Amino acid sequence: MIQEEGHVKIRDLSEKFEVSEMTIHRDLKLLMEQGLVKKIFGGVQLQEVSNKIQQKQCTYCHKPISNEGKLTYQLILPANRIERTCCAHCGILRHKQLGGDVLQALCHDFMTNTTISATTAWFVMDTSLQMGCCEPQVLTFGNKDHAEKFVKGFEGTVLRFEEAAERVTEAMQAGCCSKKK
Amino acid sequence: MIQEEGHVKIRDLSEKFEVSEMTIHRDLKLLMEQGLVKKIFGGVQLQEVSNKIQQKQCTYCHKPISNEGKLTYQLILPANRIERTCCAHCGILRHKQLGGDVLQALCHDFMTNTTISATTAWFVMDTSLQMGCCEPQVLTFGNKDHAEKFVKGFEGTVLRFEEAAERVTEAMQAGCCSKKK
DNA sequence: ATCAAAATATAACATTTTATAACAACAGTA
DNA sequence: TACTGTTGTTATAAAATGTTATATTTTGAT
Repeated sequence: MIQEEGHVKIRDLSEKFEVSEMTIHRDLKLLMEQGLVKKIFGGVQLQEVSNKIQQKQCTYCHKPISNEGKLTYQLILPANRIERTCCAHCGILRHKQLGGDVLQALCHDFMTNTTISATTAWFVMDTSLQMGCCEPQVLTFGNKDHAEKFVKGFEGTVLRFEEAAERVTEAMQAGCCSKKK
Repeated sequence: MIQEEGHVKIRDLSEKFEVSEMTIHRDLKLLMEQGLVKKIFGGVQLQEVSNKIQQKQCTYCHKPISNEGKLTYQLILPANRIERTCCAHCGILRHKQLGGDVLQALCHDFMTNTTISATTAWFVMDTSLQMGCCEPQVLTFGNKDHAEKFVKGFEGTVLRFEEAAERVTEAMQAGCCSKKK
């Protein structure tokens, strides 16, 4: 309904689903927290991207994101939503969390700062160069050649998206009290 | 109404939306604060576009946009909104995302820096000349001839808007777990 | 140019609509 | 039975809208 009309009243939803308005409010709150819709006084509407807002915090670890943002990772989602993480580490984790909802993922070539697609990028882990963002650190490269030359000097392993994702997930689940399933 | 007429009376808006004039005044105040309209005694009119606004970040990938801006792509939207991306790569993606909302799209001829319409431009991809903005790189040309001569020297493929859009979208979705249908 | 009358705008307050919080009722489950 | 989670109900808070009184601007006559 929201997608079709762009804007719907709480009362209409309440009548449509034959539940109380309170229930609609509660359910919409969840959608809102996911960033799918926006509640305005008197109804709900589709969340739209503002073209100038800048998300200042990492969606995943909530660390402030630097302006420069060479390490950042961005997820383009349905309904014009965009999420931004501090680095590929958090980006990959969030990407996996969202799964099929991700329409596109952007990151930057570590050497040239060129914007590239994350799913086709090359990832370097376990390198000696520490950028000090998140652990385990993941660097992104637009082409394999650059990544390999980088590794020649700074050590590390060159991986594809899926491999890097697996490694990061694994590393994050190791240890003690990590993780409910 | 304001966009169509250029100037509208408070009373007309009040009757149109069946609310009191006071409410119209209050709502217009908000639009005025956003700089979209200008209230004059006896009505509202469209606010002249500020001629020097400048968006400093790419709407799509959020990379800073250089002043030079030869690669930039601009989308003219309803209500005098303008979006700006770092290069044709992000421009095309954003353009597709907004769909019918785009009134006009501007880019620049790669050789002469002339401003041209994106929908009638010629696009060159897969060329050997790397500008280092986004991948896959897309260069824009005002006429087919230039584009073809360019390709003769620097390799690549000459495409129309729709073809380029398709290619970019495809390239960005490639890879792993991309995409639900 | 000056002034009064008309039109329009603003401010303060009253009313209505909508949202939130706290609690009670209910169903399902171990 | 005790626990959990969902839904509905009520009271209260917040926001939006309408009403009235007052101020400001425009108009037009002198």
